[in-house]
Amino acid sequence: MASERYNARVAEAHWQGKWEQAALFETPLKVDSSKPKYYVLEMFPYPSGRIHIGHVRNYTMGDVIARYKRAKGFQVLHPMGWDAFGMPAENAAMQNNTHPKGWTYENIDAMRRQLKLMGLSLDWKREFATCDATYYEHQQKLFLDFLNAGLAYRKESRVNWDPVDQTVLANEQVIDGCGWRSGAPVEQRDLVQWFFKISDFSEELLDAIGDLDRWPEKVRLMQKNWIGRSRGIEIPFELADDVSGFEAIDCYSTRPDTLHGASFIAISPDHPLSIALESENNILAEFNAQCRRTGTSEAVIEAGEKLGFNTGLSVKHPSEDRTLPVWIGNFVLMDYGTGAVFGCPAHDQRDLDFARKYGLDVRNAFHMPGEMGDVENEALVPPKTDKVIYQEHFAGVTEATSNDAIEETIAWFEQKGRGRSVTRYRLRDWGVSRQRYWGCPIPIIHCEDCGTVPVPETDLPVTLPDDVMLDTPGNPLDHHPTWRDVDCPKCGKPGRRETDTMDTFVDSSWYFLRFSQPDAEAPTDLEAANYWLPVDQYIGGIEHAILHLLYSRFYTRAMKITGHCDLKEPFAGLFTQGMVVHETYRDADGSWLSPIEVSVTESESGRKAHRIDNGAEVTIGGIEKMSKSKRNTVDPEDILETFGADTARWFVLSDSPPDRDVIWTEAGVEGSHRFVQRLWRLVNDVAARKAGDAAATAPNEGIAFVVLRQTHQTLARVDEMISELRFNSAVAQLHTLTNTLEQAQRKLNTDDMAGGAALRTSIMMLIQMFTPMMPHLAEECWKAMGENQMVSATAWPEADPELVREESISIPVQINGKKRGDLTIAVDEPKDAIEARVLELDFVQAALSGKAPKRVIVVPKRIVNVVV
RNA sequence: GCCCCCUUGGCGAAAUUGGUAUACGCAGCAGACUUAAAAUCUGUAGGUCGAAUAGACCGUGCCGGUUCAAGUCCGGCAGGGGGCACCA
Repeated sequence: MASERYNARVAEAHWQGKWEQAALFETPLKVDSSKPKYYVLEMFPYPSGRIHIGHVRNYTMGDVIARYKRAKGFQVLHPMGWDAFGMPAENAAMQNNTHPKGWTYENIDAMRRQLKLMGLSLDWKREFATCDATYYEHQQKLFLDFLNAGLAYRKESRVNWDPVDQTVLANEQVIDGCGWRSGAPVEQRDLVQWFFKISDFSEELLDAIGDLDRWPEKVRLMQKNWIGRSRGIEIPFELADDVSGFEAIDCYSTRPDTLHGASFIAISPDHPLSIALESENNILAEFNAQCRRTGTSEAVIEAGEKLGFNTGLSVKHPSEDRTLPVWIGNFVLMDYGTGAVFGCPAHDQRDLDFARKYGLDVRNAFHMPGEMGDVENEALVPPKTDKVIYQEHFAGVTEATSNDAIEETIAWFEQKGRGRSVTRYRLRDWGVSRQRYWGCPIPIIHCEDCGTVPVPETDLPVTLPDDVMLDTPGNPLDHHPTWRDVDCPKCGKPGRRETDTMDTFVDSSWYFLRFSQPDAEAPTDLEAANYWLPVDQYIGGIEHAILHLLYSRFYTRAMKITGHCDLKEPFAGLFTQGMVVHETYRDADGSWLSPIEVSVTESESGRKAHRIDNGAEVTIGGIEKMSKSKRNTVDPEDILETFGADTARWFVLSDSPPDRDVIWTEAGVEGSHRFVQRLWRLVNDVAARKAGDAAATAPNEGIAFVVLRQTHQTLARVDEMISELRFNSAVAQLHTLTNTLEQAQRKLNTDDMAGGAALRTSIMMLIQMFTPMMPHLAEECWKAMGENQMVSATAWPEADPELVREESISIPVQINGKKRGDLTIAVDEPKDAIEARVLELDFVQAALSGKAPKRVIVVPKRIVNVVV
């Protein structure tokens, strides 16, 4: 039968309508715990206005899992929402003279329409945006609960300040020390801001990483390093000089075993002593100011030049009769430890560089056994598990590992009452205040008499005012008197609203809980939350490996304490997908060209690119992350229009493993599209052939049997691969099976009833197997096979173990580790029998030339190696 | 600076986690069909030597090690990439 080409556009719209009509993907709001549940969630998008290819990849993966689990009999929750607060809306508002709210909701409408074109099996009934007052009012309630529970507090904190725009700048808005918009030199300012006490959970958040066994090892490691537990000691170094108000400098050290090598003290420019000295020493004050001008990020500080300033003061060594000079170092962070360290140049490269630069002593605390040489320009830093020889050690340690010596030193100081053992964490409290308009208002009123007063719960939500001036420098909420100026709820005197809004990471730290019952009158419905959570499979970009995921883990704990859920961890399974990247193209004048302006040809002489409009040769550049500036983006809607959603879905699942970057190529998409058409032809050809009753004519030999067997084997593998999110391998399996079925369709006579039945059965299973990946095509094929029910509503087929199992297999025979031939064996043939048969083989006999083999290794079902 | 990851044909990759390296796809080449093109189908394909679809040797970034056996494990090196607290 001459079948027509598959028309994706018509079919996709049709089936999307059918699914919606049947409410196939809506999950009842009433909890029904009779079925096993499965919660699959992709990180919700920021509504930038258009979906990009990364979204297509992310949501396709989640959709494959959602559809697969549904077919496997799970009650699936697969919701979608919008991470809708944030800076881009304010930037767009200023650039295009729009309102952040209107801009955001228009973007949401546009992106929802685009996402719907993809045919995702989402429960749109649960959709919400974080900028909906019906969402953020609950976030405000949570804030107040956290405040009550002592989990939120205020303190001073340093920010990047743009003096012209009168605004706080994100690190990425600081370019070469100047504001990105104003170009003015950025200042560091201390503002009183709101914080969440995530540091209270450092130990627990760290320890619980061990239970996250369905998280990528990489992410677990990043979180461990981020929390950064270190064991050390705090030792007071008594000042040898008189400074009023200061008797000693507390130094934190993880390496007290090197104390004998200490030759100076370095304090942070923000250390209280350092600040105290500023008033009497202008040069010192200028040095500190200089240090504060460099960025706040760790990378900048650590990679930058190490600068020091000699205060002229000195301290007494805590266990030896000598003094150490006190320096201010730009590399000492006030936020970490005590803001003061002792420098041991011999055993720390940074301290050594510092000492050489400023002419400070270099003294060994230990040396390696048998090597007495002095340290020159390379610090001696052996692994802490290696034994080293300590010199003149106060605690009597001589030869020991550093680990042991550290413990003994800490014990010695504690016993003498001259220091205390501490476990420190790198994790700092989470600053949530943002001096911006487009965010969730912090529900607090400041009163001169009563201090910070929570907005009464009955007054929630504190809604964002719409009528704000976005073009005036500073936070628009500060310039809105009727919103800002309110009476104190406690004493009734005039007060002021908190005009800071919350970090957008707060919005995304609990949205996954809200999805369990998006209409709940409280932040969560306990029954629904405890039933659906944790998220069984969470999927998103690696860029969220630390902050979003850690904040969500903190939030879950804080919400448990405040009675909003009963949950240990929010995400049981996590998958971090790679990016979609594309080749770049440059015109003769060096300007970037979009892929749609370029045609690429390939031949034996290599790849060449030309401009489509005038034929001029174009330089092919590197394969890079899609970005507007390099113009190497591909618009998903174009692809959906041209090829259809199934082609796009199939392509992003093919070839590259999902956690690695995938290269978008036009040829690859066309290849996927060809496969769609091939499947369609094959299904129609099989549908048109005569077939016997499948049960009555089940073959046990011949092509039909091979086809059935391979189908069941493929099913077993695809099942496993989808479960393990190895979509590229599942795709390869389906390709192989399709090749086999096509050949069988050609080879089998049209009146072969048994063969026809086997082919039919196989095709039906094949359709079900690719349904999660290409659901529209699958529906169309299912219908072509004469089925009335939708394939999306069918149960996943089960592989017949008898058909999956092979009776005989071919295994390689090696001589001295090199393959020299094969041997066909029964799948359960005993070892001795295999060995005996191998030794009979001609090429084995020849290699042995009459001698007995030295060794014969038989690995059942795998390999035989004869060592001669 | 610190921490982490990656490296397999022309390209994306696979390899049951120590057991036949290159499955599957893309691009290529040769052929069939066609007046022609498109579409479709068939064949071919790591490298070197070789007439060979005979056979041999080499081969998973580089150097070395462990093992009967290494893409996989260990040590060292090189190249590429990512993260480092107000982008989301």
